[in-house]
Amino acid sequence: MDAIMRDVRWLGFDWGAHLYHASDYFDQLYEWAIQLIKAGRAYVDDLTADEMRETRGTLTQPGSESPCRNRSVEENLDLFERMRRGEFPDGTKTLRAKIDMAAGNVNLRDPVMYRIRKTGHQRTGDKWCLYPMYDWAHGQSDSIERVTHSLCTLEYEDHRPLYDWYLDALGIYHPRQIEFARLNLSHTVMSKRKLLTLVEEGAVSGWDDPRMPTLAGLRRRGYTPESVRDFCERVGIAKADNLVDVALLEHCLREDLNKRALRRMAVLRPLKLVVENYPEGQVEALEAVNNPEDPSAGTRQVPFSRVLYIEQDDFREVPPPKYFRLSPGVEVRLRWAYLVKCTGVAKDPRTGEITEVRCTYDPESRGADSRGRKVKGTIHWVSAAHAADAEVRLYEHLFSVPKPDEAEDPKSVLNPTSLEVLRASKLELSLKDAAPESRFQFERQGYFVADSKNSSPGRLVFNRTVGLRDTWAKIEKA
RNA sequence: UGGGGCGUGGCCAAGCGGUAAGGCGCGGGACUUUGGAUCCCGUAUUCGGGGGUUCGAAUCCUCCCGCCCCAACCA
Repeated sequence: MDAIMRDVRWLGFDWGAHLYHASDYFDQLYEWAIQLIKAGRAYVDDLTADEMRETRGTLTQPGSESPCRNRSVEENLDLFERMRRGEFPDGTKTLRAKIDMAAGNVNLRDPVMYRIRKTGHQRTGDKWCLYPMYDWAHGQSDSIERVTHSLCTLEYEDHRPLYDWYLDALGIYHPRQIEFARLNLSHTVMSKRKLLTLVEEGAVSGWDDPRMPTLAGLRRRGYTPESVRDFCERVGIAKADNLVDVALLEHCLREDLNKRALRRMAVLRPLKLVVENYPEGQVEALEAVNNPEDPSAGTRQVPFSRVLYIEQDDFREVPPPKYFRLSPGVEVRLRWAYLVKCTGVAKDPRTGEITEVRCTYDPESRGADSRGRKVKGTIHWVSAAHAADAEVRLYEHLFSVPKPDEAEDPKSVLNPTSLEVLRASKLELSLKDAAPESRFQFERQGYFVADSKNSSPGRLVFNRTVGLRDTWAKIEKA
């Protein structure tokens, strides 16, 4: 209950003084039950659960009436009172509405209103050993609360006739129940049962794992409540079964974060870059814009020096067609800094692995493109001597297919790369004291959030909320 | 003839008798010190299918097809 309230608040809603519990109405419900008994519209039944199932009939055959169905009002009143006093064991008696055992709608075949449960209740303690069924509590609670429209999902359409029947039989204020389709998201599962399985089998770390479609999961992943609300508004609400593409959720997220997230430079998979003609030991502070979408976000200083880290993906010894990043002989812009031209690489003599890239810079090219020289690419970097170390968790969709619900075995379509952990990332120094849950855009890569549970200024852990749109990835694939 | 509901482009979704909104996605272009953002342009002769009514139908009638939900002393 606390978790629900916390999540609802996070989403941006507040019920004010209107926090209601059906248990607040137990006394009223009990009195109404007596009213129905007196009206000959409810009776105490001795049938066991099994017997009740057997006499309910099937979807195509009517059920049969219980032998207890025609007890006198006096006997029913007496029995019901004794049920309340705890004279009978669990499961031995129920109170049923007398409706129609031959109804096409199974919910109307004398539904159970009360069953005996000698257990305590989180709010009413041990006051009751009789508890109302959902259908018997729902409409009446709405009525007490003077709800005008009671919204719920499609499964309850079959329950509406019962909802209406109780209200009419009691002759009380009659709210209107309206059903809508639930929202289904692609590349994940939404049912509580299936999510529980993921948690229990260890496919995820818990209900708040950043890959879970729960509010707690979305929050930990770095989603903003505003983007979730915007998403819901755009999806709309209707009665047709649906499967909304998770790409729409991600679009809403990017749109929101693009306006608000401060930009930072972070090298996820570091590759050393040595600027050969930059003076050894020299350090200069370069000005960088915090958010080009929001001038009021201001600027910051980032340290530049001779040895830097760049992204492994931003260098290719043999560049493929349309590759705009660094490669031997090619010049690129170091974001917020200088134009730099690759002069060669150093390799591990044994493995042949590239250990560092070398280049020269043009001292006149600082900041703006002063010489009018056009360069194809701009890459991000971090000064090696001024970097903050961090663990970065790269998340993707939990399932690799749009409809895991349709898979024979959901486990077989789990995305094996839904989480990749990078333990040696290098971040711009200004990220050193990032507070848990603070969000940033790591330029050219995506939006990231400092993990709420595992990150601290001393040991940074960032979760990738969502990547930036990646046109290059599409070109490279083609 | 158990009962209830739904079918509009790849995914959502307006429209409810006057001649198919919008968003996402996708394709193309402009611009760009994020291959980001932004900005243009394109993307259903047709509304599950057949008949019918009408000057005119996605919208009305009718038959058919398909999909979803219901037989807890769960919610």
